[in-house]
Amino acid sequence: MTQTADRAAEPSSWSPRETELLAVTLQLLQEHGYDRLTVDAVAAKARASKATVYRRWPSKAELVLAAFIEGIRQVAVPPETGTLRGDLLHMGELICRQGQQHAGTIRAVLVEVSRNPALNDVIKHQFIEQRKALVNHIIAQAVDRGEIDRAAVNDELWDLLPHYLIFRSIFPGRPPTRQTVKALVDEVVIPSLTRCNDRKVDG
Amino acid sequence: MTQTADRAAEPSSWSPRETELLAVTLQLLQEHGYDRLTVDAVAAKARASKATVYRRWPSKAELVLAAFIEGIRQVAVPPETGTLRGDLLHMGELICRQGQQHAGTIRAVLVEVSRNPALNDVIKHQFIEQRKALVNHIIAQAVDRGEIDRAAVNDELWDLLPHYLIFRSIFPGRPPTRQTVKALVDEVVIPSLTRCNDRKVDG
Amino acid sequence: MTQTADRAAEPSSWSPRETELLAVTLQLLQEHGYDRLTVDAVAAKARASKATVYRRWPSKAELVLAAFIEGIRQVAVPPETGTLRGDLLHMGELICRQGQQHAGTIRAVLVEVSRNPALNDVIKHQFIEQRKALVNHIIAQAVDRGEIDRAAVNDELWDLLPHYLIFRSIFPGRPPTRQTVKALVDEVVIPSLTRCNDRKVDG
Amino acid sequence: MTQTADRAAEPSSWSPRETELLAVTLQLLQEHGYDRLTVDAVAAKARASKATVYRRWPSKAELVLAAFIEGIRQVAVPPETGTLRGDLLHMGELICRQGQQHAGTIRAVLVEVSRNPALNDVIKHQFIEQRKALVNHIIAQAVDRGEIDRAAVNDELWDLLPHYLIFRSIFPGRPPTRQTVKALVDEVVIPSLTRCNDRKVDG
DNA sequence: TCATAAGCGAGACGGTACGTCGTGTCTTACG
DNA sequence: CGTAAGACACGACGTACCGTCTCGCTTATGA
Repeated sequence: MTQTADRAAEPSSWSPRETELLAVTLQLLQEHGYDRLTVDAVAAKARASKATVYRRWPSKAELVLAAFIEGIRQVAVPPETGTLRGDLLHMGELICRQGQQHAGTIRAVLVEVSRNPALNDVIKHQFIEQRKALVNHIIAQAVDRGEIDRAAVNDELWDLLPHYLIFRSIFPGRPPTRQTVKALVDEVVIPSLTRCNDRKVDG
Repeated sequence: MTQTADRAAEPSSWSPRETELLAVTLQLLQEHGYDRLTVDAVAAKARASKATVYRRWPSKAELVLAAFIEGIRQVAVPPETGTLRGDLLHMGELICRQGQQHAGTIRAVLVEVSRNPALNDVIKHQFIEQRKALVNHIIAQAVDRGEIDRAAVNDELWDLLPHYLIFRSIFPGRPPTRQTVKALVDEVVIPSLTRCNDRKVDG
Repeated sequence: MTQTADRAAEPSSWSPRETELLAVTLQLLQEHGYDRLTVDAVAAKARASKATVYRRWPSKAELVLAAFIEGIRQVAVPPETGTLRGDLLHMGELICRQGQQHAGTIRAVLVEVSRNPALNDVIKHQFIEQRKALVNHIIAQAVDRGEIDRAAVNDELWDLLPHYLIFRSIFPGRPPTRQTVKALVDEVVIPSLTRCNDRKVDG
Repeated sequence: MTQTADRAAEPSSWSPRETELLAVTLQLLQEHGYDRLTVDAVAAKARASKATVYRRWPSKAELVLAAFIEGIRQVAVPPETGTLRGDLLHMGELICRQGQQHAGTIRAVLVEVSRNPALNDVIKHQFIEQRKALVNHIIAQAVDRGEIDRAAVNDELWDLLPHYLIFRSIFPGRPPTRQTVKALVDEVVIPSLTRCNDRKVDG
């Protein structure tokens, strides 16, 4: 099962040609950044026509978004290290690596999302839901193992680990390191999940 | 009381005309987002000439950044509620409100940062350092009051509360609420700062 | 009676399907002009495929030219009014009527000719030679009747009547009328053919 | 007076920059023909921006039209040879030379006019009225000299000489020569203007 | 009081990318 | 096999915006 899970779950809805275009887009995106990337360059490098690009993605922004989502599809790999701490560290470090790589793209996608609300759903589904499933999987296994109590899990904050790290990745100046992940896991997330004094929220 | 945190509204170095231009910029930025904002539109709305804009800010990016910084200058007022929990909640809720308002702007600035590395320093100073001083102020007071142990404070993660909330604000779909802040403070931040089992980072 | 002038409607070498395509082309040509006419539109309106069009005519230009020629094929019917003046008036008025109708098409074909020199021959044969035969027929009959002297006929200017009228038709602002034709015949062409003072060209 | 008349009457309403753009357009037009001409090429050759071109002429077609009109503005030179025949020959030969040069352009303009009726007025004024003034000038001088009788002049056909020659120029296969002009002047126009048998048009 | 300069509104300009559209070629699938 | 449907490469079109520039007009000071 680990083997099959190592590959992205869904087989991506793109045709080979489209996948190629997205790959070229992603590469140029990482090389030059969002607005130094030109659709002409994508088309030229893929020996495609601009019309071919625009037939599928109605704007540069949506092309980039699709390329980005395609580029991070392999996130959804359950770590399966055997311990809660191991799984969390694994996930955190993966996010750090990806964050380094995709920071510019995420920034570009973010600004685009605020303009094209129709992309919210795509982001939500492709980005958030997928990660949530992953987190839930990790938590559920830890509960099964008896490492934590299900009651300690707060559904509101499930994304604290990944999204704080992503924020650090996309915000300039303080990219997250392995130390960051360890501190986050050991001093924040695990204490929160196994806390002794359970001060309850009362409103 | 620290040096920086108390100057809530230092009198901005801009002339009245410049302030007006920044205000117009900020408004258009929030209405249309970064790349739908045009310098021509700013100049027109302010009945100014593009030359007047470019005389002060050498590019659209720096104009927008200046407008953004001007727009969030009054953030740094310390809460002073008398308890650690109160201060944290206050700060968190303030960030939520501001986040709602400035989400688009932050996104715009963020995308710009990835292509104008010179802005990193500005962001760092104006955005991060200011907030760090605020957090330090809150923590120091809590330590002074004996609420927490100085040793429990991890310098790596001081920004967990504000920046996680900001991420939630700028990412589509799950804006933070008062409940989010309460859960974060009561179930994560305070447990972390007062944790009983201090599993230390080892490598 | 000459060889070419009497075959008013030789049975076109096109298949029914091709004829339909040409008819659609001609209609769209008159409606929208040459470059607003698209091959896609022709194919769509005829419920044909673009490949079907291009299989027969290797370019839009040749398609349009074929359509035009098909559209004016029935021009060459000799008047036979019994007098030179009657024949000329008849021909002139026919040209006026046709000119009104085909002005746009002629313009379209004209612009194409300048870039596809291979069409020169087609134009020459289909358009000029046919009309020349007609004029020659009229002149020959007038000579036979003794109305004019063969010596007064200048082979250089045989097309003065039709082509001046056509120019007036395709040039905006002054379409030729029956008055135009009468003036042309009575005050120019016939005086020229029956002139008393024969100032000869001297070099 | 001859000296000043040798230059185009009106000083052209274009700015130097615009004149340069039109000159470049005209040159490329004659080199490559209408649709091999690209606006990008015009802009590049003139070291101008496409925006600069499109600011003044809303389409390629209108640019070409303006260039063409600018290119034939020097037509309006009264010949002043001293005799009617000399003036007519001079005008005819000038038209032949210009026709050779501008045939492609005239064709392009023609097809455009049929599509953009707003250009009719421009054509009418710049092209027809100007030439009509010239013809009238020649005729008036001939009347003054007593060469012809004013009554023999038909206002309907004043453009016979120039426009028949232009038609020959733009129609493929039979470009007008000096012989054409001589025949036209000596055997048609002058006989018509000095005809002895004045068969009147009666309807 | 006038002139000489500095600042500004207005907007043309070169450059560059965008997104659209049309031509002519090609492939796929249907009849 | 011919054809309808339509994807595709190529390339021009016309638009939009950035950042630079020039032109006049105002205003503020110095002779």
